[in-house]
Amino acid sequence: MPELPEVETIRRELAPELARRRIRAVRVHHDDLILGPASPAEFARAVRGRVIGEAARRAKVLLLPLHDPARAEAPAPSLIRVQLRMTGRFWLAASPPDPAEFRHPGIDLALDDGRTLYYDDVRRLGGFEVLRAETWAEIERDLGPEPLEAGFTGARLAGILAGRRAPIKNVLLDQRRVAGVGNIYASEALFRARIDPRRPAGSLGPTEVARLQRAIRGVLRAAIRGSGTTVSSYRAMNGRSGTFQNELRAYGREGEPCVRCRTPVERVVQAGRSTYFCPRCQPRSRSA
DNA sequence: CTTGTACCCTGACCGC
DNA sequence: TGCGGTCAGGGTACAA
Repeated sequence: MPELPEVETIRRELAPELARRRIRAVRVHHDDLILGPASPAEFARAVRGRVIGEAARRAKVLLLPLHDPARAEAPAPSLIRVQLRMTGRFWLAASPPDPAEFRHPGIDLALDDGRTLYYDDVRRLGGFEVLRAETWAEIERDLGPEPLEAGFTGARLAGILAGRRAPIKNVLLDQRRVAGVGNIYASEALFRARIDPRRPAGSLGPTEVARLQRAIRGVLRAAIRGSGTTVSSYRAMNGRSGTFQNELRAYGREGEPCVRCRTPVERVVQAGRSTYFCPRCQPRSRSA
């Protein structure tokens, strides 16, 4: 899926368009896009007629609060949790997108302003789920801190990493530890912090943890500024590409010279995913 | 608790 | 042109 910056990009574009819009009709093209215990019919019933509130994001999840139109000011009793996973995309318009671009219709939410929010997902790993607000609150508690919020300090990260023997890259990918970092930005943050991704998380010294905390925030902020990274399927709203792929320093650059020292970038597999790093700038031993 | 593996699904790409 | 293998911004279920 898109990682934190990509989901945040989509949220920012979607929020002003969806706020106060009523959902008039729901069409589900593939039943497996409705996640969770509700059937597609139950999903449609729970969502139809509801008014969407301010779109939010937690980790890589997009949240659409649903108000009862009769008392729209009350806290939203339920919400739609959207997981884009690897290939989820949105299109918002009065008419369907070009089928040549948007080849895999998934879920359509027709709105009361005449437009429809189209969700497309090639691999159908993502989808929508309707949840009671309390149920989401329980799930949410198991997620790690938001790296761009004030609580994500060096000390907080140090506490998360302390005593962990798993490689630092794996820990960064674990949503229970830090929420929203995925495979691209884990590699990028470790490159910026000059830390070998294979190091045991608990072996990082205080200076390294401080560098990593700043690197994570820095790379996520820069990626949001660039509307995300489009390396293959990710698109922002209505098919737009991000630009941060032009600023990647490690991810996807196997064999290319390191931007700092010209040593060829290496690729290894960790937790079943590719990790890219510079063997010279990111030494195996602890650095100051 | 932790870690690793299989799996969900389709499409793009590479070597033969 | 076809075929098989590998890989892809993710997460979950299950086994050890």
